Amino acid sequence: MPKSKIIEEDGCRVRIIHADRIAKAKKDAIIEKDLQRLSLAYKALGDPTRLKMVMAMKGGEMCVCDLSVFIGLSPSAVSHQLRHLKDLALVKSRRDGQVLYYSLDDQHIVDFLNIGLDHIRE
Amino acid sequence: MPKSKIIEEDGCRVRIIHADRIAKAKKDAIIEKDLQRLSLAYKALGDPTRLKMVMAMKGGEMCVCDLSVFIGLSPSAVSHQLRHLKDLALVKSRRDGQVLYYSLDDQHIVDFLNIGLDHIRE
DNA sequence: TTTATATATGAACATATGTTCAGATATTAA
DNA sequence: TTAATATCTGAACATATGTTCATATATAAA
Repeated sequence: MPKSKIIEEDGCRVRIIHADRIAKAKKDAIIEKDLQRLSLAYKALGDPTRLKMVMAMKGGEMCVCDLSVFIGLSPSAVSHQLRHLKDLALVKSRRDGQVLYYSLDDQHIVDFLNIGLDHIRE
Repeated sequence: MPKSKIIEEDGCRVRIIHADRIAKAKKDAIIEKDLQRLSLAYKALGDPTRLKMVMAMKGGEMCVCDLSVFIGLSPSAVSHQLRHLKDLALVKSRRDGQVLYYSLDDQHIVDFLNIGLDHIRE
């Protein structure tokens, strides 16, 4: 087992154990912007209300009113969450008269959800 | 376009537009317990600090100290987050003397991350 | 046993988040 | 135009969350 070593890092003294692993992690790391985008996408699905909405849309497009009844929340609350999902490009919308139909943005989102399901069912 | 209709739902009057879609969503919905577990897993990856840690562990196991230097946060903060990830079975740990090595719990987590990356890069 | 190292833990704090509420738009029908 | 419907929006509130700090534990070395 390697011994730790005190080195200078960003002007601070830091105890380093595996300099090689830290260097590798830094080299392989995705850029900060992608990390932020990705974490926002995960976070969006990390809320039970939004996840339930997105799961429902796997079966096809639904309007705000449908989702409101399905989830058991006010249309206002649902609308807020849909905007959140839309800002992150997880869902898209289509207007037909007064009704706005929401659906999953693309097949990637479906894979995203299915992998998740595989995980918890293992 | 179908007209909306007021019906009784759980003792409350609700405006229903697509009763068939709501019924389908209810029929296909996963059980509440799975929904909670899944949303917790997504939420765990929804924090930039934790996501960065997990991404780093794609390259192999790392100790708390390594992650602390890599992330630029105190070992205490890192330890808190690792416990969080471990509680959700996203990472596992192995002790060697004083050092605890953390790694991704299984291949599923790697797929989970890679699908996410595909999404933001589309 | 004593000391040092690596990590864990609990409480506290500031910030972020989700829902509600009141009111604003957009579209359709009268 | 007026009224009704479907959805959106911003502010406010209560709750949840992540980090810090001080301290505790576990292992190893002296």
